[in-house]
Amino acid sequence: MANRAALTEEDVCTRVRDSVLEQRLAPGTKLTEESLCAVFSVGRTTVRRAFLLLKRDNIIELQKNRGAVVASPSPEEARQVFESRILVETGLLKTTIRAVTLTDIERLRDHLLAEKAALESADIARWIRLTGEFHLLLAKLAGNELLDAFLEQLVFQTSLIVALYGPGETGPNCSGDDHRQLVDALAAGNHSHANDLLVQHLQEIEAQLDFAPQQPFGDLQSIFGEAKTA
Amino acid sequence: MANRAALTEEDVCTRVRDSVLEQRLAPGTKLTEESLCAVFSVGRTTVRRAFLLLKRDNIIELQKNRGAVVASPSPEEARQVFESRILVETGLLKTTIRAVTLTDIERLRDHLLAEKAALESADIARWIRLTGEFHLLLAKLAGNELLDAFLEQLVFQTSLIVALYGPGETGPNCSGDDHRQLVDALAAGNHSHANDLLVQHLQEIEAQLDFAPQQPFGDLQSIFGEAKTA
DNA sequence: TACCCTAATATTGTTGACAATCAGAGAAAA
DNA sequence: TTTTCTCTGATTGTCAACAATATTAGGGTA
Repeated sequence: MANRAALTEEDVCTRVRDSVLEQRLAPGTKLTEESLCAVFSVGRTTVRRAFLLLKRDNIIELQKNRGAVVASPSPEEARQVFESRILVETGLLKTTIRAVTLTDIERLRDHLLAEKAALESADIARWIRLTGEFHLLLAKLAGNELLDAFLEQLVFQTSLIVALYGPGETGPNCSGDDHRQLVDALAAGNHSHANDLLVQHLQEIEAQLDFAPQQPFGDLQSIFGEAKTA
Repeated sequence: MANRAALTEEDVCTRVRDSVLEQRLAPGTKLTEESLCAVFSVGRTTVRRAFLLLKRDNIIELQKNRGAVVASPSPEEARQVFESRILVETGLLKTTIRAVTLTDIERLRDHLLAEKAALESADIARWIRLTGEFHLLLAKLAGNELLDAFLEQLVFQTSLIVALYGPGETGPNCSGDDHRQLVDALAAGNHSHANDLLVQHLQEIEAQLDFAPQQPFGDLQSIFGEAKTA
């Protein structure tokens, strides 16, 4: 109700990104300018600018004169995302393990509690987002904003990839106990163990992907359209 | 003359980025919409969109109602850029050394010749750009477009950093023989040596920076304005 | 002379209308 | 019945005028 102040393009970006992170926006979904204008009560200029930024982050695809759709990363792109994540996150971990403080550990543990609470209260959307944000929180401890921003991009793309190729309804973006173990290793100052856990954790997620049967969401309509002939 | 086709915002971005890479656009330079419209013969809409993208890449800074200036990275940002570059470039090297082909080596050697030629013909701007592009060419061999794009950003920022804090007129972005040695190590398949050379090369550039005496370029006018009192 | 306040100018930000392009419906022909 | 063509509606792209804001120049006062 107090939303008098007009939203900026950054705000629109954040809202769209959050929806992607919570997997409430499926890959292939068409985003018309008009609909977003209505949803966020902003002008077309703002939406248009947001589109440009979202495209830069590989969250949407813009086709000339045909508008915006939520991106559908290819298997090759998925491979690159995980390769990049392993490189960046392990690189940041090396710094973090040297500089981490007790306060940081506490914050991470608080986050773990929030994850658990969301899962137990069956707030799946929130849980999915929190598991993604765990990695960002961890990364922030290394104090490199450039790598943080890059990793943020990668986490959003991971969400799209899992939505496309991930396991079914149970769809755990990050399986239960991995994060806790990682924090424990970090608290113990055991770098090589923490590193192994992190790599293993990411590789596990990647290994669970199934590229074979899925179709890009965007083609669903056309698939159904021809399905009635069979 | 055949430039009838209107330039897109990507084109404008590229042109501005190239100018930064060649250090023909100093940090702190004011970029008015109107002037860029005139230079590139495009509408304000296009320039404005280009600004948004350039801001995302940390190449310019946008201040509300005050327009765009070429970014002046702080010493802390410089530190983060080099930290990121070492992480990303060594990570990519690990992949490259496994997959590199003779054709790739040849392309790298061709590039080295081009660098040398530019230096000998005293085409400094071209030489500066080529030394930057060497790192991008090397990165492309690893076949990860996401990391490529990120590194591209970092290379542009490096150019700004060297312009601000780098050594004087001689200002070599990448000193003479380092690139050739790196290619030799790569051709020999000697990973640890290539890795050492790469890290050493980047650290050398960083070590040559001098943060103390420089002032942000943008303040030059005000500095001169008060200089006459002395 | 130095400082501050006010007015004029220039630059950026926003909105709306108009032009260009695309998707889908419907009709005509094979 | 199926295919193709055209036309209509809807969506995106572009531009120009207008509003808001910042910078600069000038005049007045201490």
